[in-house]
Amino acid sequence: MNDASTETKQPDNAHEPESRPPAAAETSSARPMRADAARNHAKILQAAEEIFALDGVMVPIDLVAERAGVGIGTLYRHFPTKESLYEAIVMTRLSGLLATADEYANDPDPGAALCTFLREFATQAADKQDLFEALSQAGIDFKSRFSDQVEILIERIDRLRRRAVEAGAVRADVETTDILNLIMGSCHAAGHSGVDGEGLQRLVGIVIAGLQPAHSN
Amino acid sequence: MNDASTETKQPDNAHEPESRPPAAAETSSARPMRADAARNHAKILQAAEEIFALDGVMVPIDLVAERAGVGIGTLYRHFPTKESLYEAIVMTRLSGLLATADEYANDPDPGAALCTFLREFATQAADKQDLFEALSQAGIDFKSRFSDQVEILIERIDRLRRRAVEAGAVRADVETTDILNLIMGSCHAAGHSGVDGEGLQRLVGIVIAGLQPAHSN
DNA sequence: GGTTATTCGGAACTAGTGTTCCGGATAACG
DNA sequence: CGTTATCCGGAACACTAGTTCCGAATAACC
Repeated sequence: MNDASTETKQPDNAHEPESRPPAAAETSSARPMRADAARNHAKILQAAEEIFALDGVMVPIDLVAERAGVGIGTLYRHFPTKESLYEAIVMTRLSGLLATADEYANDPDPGAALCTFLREFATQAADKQDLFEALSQAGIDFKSRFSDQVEILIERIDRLRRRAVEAGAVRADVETTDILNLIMGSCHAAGHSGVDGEGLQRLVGIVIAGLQPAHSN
Repeated sequence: MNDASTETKQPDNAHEPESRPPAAAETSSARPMRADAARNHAKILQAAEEIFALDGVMVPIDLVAERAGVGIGTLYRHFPTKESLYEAIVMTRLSGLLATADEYANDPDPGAALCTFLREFATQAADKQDLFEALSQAGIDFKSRFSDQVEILIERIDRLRRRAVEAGAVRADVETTDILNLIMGSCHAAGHSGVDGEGLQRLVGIVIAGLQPAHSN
């Protein structure tokens, strides 16, 4: 892996051939975008999020522009490639996941904390599953491009896991990536077989049960 | 379009827009295909199976033809659409899965039988996961098209599960589809995060642990 | 060996989608 | 209000992948 210990928050990326969207929507330090540009940036982002969650990620990018009420040219001005649009949304969602993880970081009951977190993680991940799929199957190579965010997230989850292990609530011989794979896999399977939220929670419940240490002592 | 005007060959199967491959590869009773046709049919099937397992299912169909050593026209003669090629392979693999299920149907130890079956199921499913995905995400609507085969398979697995439940080796409050979803989800996750066979078995192990009845809780 | 129906092969066609380009519109600024 | 840099919009382009078509090749049959 790569050591991202120094840079945690604002990834300055100006070394890639494909460039980032010009600036953040409104929070710009140097030269803000024009008012309509900022507005459209936000509209595109929201439309994409909605339409991806609704119709999947294979939708032609034209529909995103249409739903946002802008032209295709405008969309490409803000996100020079479809992939970059994915990236932006994934970043948003990863942040949401990270916030959830932090929420339970210091819970007095580590076992319940991990359990509750995983359930909420599944709920959130179920909606955006299609995004991850689209990325990885488009050859975007998820882990290398979002390695910073993902590693941070994994580290937070690992902390939840370790605390739960220390509390004796979780087996010590499972890795964090195992847990992630199981949860993500459940989300995927649920999404592809028409399972509702309740069914998904049942799956997660089984996984959680499998994480508990054997009671034989 | 696909009418029999230019081709008055097989008037028997004309009830579906998508038609079955003209006849089985070699097992024909009335009028077999020409020798080279049968040979190519088999070659295409094998090439597709290999290339799908190797490069995923998004590979252009031309590569399948190339690998099989036949022209594109030949491929389309045997499988009038890409979807029909998928179908043929999925059918093959479903049969394999079914055979595996039957293998453990009457095992003296129902708990171990289910456990072993699930592990083997995962091993087999991991390779063909991409096929199922391609089908469902291409809108092929897996369960309706292969409903017969799938239902039989589910029923066999359900039998394994029920025997295991009766033997007290598995919780009674999980459904067969839950188990399937968990196993398939594990395969998916494993395939997408570079997990090897050993890692997959670890995931399956956790799932199996989650299926066991709670000891005290 | 000659005839014929069947199959082969790949060039050409079609459709859909990501991306570029540039004239026209408009916000920002004096 | 006029000027200008910036942005908008969608038509046009390019590329990919699935499918069709028909002359060439060849297995099957006499």
